[in-house]
Amino acid sequence: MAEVPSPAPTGDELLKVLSALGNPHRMRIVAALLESRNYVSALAREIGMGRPLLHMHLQRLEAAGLVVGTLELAEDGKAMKYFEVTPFFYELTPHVVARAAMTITETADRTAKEEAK
Amino acid sequence: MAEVPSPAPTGDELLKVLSALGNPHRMRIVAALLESRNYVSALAREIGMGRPLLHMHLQRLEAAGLVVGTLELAEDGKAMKYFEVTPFFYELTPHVVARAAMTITETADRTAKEEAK
DNA sequence: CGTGCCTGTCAGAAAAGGCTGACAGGTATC
DNA sequence: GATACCTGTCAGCCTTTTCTGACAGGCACG
Repeated sequence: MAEVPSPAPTGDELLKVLSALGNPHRMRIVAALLESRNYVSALAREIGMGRPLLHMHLQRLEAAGLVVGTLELAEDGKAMKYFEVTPFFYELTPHVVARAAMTITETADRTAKEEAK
Repeated sequence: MAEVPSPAPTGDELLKVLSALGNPHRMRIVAALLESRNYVSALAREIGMGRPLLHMHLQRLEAAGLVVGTLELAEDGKAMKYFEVTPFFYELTPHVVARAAMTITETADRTAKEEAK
C-alpha cells in the first residue's frame, strides 16, 4: 500500500511539489488535513480563509500529488468534496536536485509558438 | 563533518528551503555548482543568465543555507566569489511538513504593529 | 590611462502568484 | 418560494517575484 515516489523524481514533478509546499498557507493546509480529512467549506472556516482562495491552494496541492480530493455524497444528498493528504515522501539532497534539474520541461519558449498556430 | 538538518526543521527554515528550490533556474544552479564550484561571472556565462539575476538567485539559495559563497583572492589579485553547494538533506513527508507548519513566524501581521511602536 | 574582468547594487519594467467579491449550479429543509 | 448549506468559476486588484540595463568600485595588463 501507499506508493512513495522517493528516489529519483522528474524535474517537473519535484518542481511542482517544492513550489506547492513552499507556501505558509499550503503547509498549514497539509497540517490541518493530516489531522483529519475535511471538506472545503469546513476547512476554510477552520483555518480562516476564503473559499475561492482555499480552493486554489487545494488544486495546487492536488496537482502536485500531495493531497487527493474525492467528491462524496452525504446521506442528505449534499455533494461535498473531501480532501486528505497523500503519504508522499521525497528526499531532498543536492544529488536528487541536480538529477531532477536535467529533466525540466522548458516552459519558457513562448517565442514564435503562438504564431505557428 | 557536514551538518545535516534532517529530522525536524523549523517552519521558516523549511519554507525558505522549499521556495528556494522550487524554481527551475535555482535547481539548475545547484546542479551546475554540484559538478564544480564556480564564481559568479563564469557561472552566469555557463548557464546563460544575466549577472544581476544570477546574483539574486544565489543569495536566495545562500539565505536558505543550500549553497555557500566565499570571496577568494586569485593569484593575480582579482577578487572572485566562489560558490559551492552545501551537503543538505531534508526529508519531505506529511508529518514533517505538519510539524514545521506549527512553527511559522507570522510575517503577515502588519496590523496594529506599527502603531504599537 | 584605457581595457578587461572581477565584484556589487539600484531603479523600474514585466510576469507570476495571491486574494476577494460576485456569480451560477445543486439538493434539502421550513 | 425563501433559506441554508454544499460545490465550482470568473474578472479584477494587489503584492511579490523575476528580470534587465545602467551604474559604482577594485585590481592587473598592455
